[in-house]
Amino acid sequence: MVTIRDVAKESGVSVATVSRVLNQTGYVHEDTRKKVMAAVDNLKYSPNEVARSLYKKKSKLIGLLLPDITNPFFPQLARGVEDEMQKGGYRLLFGNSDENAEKEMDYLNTFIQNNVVGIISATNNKTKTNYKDLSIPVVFLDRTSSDYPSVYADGKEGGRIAAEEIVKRGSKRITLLKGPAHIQPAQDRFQGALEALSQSTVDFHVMSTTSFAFEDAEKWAKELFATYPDTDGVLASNDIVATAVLHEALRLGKSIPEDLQIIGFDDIPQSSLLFPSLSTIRQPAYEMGKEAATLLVKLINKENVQQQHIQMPVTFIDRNTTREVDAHG
Amino acid sequence: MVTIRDVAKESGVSVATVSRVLNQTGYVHEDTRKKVMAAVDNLKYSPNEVARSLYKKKSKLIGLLLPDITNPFFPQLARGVEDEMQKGGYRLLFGNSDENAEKEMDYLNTFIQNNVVGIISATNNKTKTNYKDLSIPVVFLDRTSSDYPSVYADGKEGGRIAAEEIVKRGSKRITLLKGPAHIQPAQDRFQGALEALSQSTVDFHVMSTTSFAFEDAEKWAKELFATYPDTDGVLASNDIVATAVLHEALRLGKSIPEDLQIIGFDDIPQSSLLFPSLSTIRQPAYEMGKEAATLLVKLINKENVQQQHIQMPVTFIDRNTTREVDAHG
DNA sequence: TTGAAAGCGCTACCAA
DNA sequence: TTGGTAGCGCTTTCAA
Repeated sequence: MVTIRDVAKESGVSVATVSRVLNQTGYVHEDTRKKVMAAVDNLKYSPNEVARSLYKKKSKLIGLLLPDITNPFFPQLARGVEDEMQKGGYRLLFGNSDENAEKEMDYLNTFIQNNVVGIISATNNKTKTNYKDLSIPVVFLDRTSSDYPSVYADGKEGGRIAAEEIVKRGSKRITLLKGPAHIQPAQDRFQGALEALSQSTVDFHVMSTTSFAFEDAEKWAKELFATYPDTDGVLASNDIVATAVLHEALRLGKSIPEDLQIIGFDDIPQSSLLFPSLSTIRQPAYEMGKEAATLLVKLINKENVQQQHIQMPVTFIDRNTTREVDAHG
Repeated sequence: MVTIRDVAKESGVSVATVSRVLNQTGYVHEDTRKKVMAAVDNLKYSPNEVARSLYKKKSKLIGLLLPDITNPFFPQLARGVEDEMQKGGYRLLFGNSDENAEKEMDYLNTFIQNNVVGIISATNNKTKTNYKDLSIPVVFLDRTSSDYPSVYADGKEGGRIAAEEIVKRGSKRITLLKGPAHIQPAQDRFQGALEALSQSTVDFHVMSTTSFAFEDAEKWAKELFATYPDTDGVLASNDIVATAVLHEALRLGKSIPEDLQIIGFDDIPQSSLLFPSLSTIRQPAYEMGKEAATLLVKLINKENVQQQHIQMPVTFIDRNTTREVDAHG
């Protein structure tokens, strides 16, 4: 390992001087600057971030906490965060919490122990207490919060749009799937859809689901059609559930979208590759990740941020699990 | 921030003693141990990993380098790595390289600068030179290497199985999709399938593709059916490409699997949710991640590892894009 | 414009 | 069984 002392020796100056040229701080003569840089190149020196971090009490590390990267919505978020953070030279300390409070606390702890300068969290634990006495900025992602800066999509509006679109397109007996109670964005969608549906003249019923996992999704789907065989429109709590519903409907021989319309939520990448391709409410996941990163960096730099709560727009993606708008609608 | 000095003061002993109880090293009287632990609880002290890392020249950090977490195969790998690493108290410094040599080097550098004790890399860059003069263990994942420890699935065997299965099930004019040239696992699959097909009596043609991206996949699919409209069996280079092929085939009104059989590769989670669900060659991604992590931890601990190259088994998942085995086969 | 030296929080050696 | 202290690699006063 080559240290700053080696560079100092090689270039015949003190470590203090080397440090000055590396950090571009304080005066240093152009000639000695060149000597030092030459030595740096020579020895292929690169500074030990750990030592830096120890002295300055701040690193170039960001903690990123996700519920589960295995859920297809999150890789996009993560990528947005990473790509933006990369620009500022920040690196990611990464963990999945599985929405488990203990794991969450564990990760938070090690983030702190490793001197991260900021945290982005996309978990949905009720107990925000973990974040209470953190001395570094935290941005919540895919989650609203009045107490903390946050970046999230307009779930309520998304739910409303989904409901309106499916009604406009002629579904009369709609099933509204209510996502897990502890996932706040899922509840927002639900509320939005519920309001819109209530104001419409169609029949609808609500079915609760308790997870977003692949394995469970197919189970809900079967249950749905067993319980409500004549439903002609499903508002799913996300694209995974929508996919499972679509799959099951096709298995039962239903024509999509003629017999049954389906609208998902999220617009995960594979939704467009389904057949028929899935109509859905798009959340701009990648951009949300970027926004969260941008916001966090500003907070880290103690810049004045006017907008601590960034709501991202949501759009209806009209693919092939929905019909044309009903002219008589 | 509460430091070891605070704990020492609070418990009326020296920092050396506190360190000893924290690390369970050297003698310490039970009574003083209790006093110290009480102080630790009291002050909610947790050791500064950065200081530790600086002194010991080793951290509890692992570098994980992936091509692109947005590709649905990788979240599984990442999760396997994380879950296994968690057990040993290791945390992940995480980055996506996009198979870009510069990004890869960048990440490798910062991994080193942050004192990671080991690296898991799933990138497919030819230039392994980056890894040459690393003084810490590296495990390659989803990639073979004679020079370095590695964990990978038996791609060649997978390709062979896929070819044999599609032939056994009666396809006569098979299209073999050849994945990107620089992705070695893709080439292994291709070679395996090519061999098996060559030894069979069916017609087949090869079509090259140059990426695994969602956006490109649909393009290949269209091109495939434009060029070979009468193909009755497709061996795709992975499940994403297979999904696009399936999508396009259905769009063209083909019956699956009657008119056309399709076999993918990877068995990404959403493959079972397609309709018809996708027959594919399964790589045990999660387990591969775990294996890689286990191997790396052994290497870090300088345990004697007999097996530095771990080849994972691959299995045919018989779903609904393939027919029954042809009795006249 | 430069260098000496203190000190970031911790571990481990040596002495008591 | 305990404590003093050097030192990990770096940055930043302070003095020269």
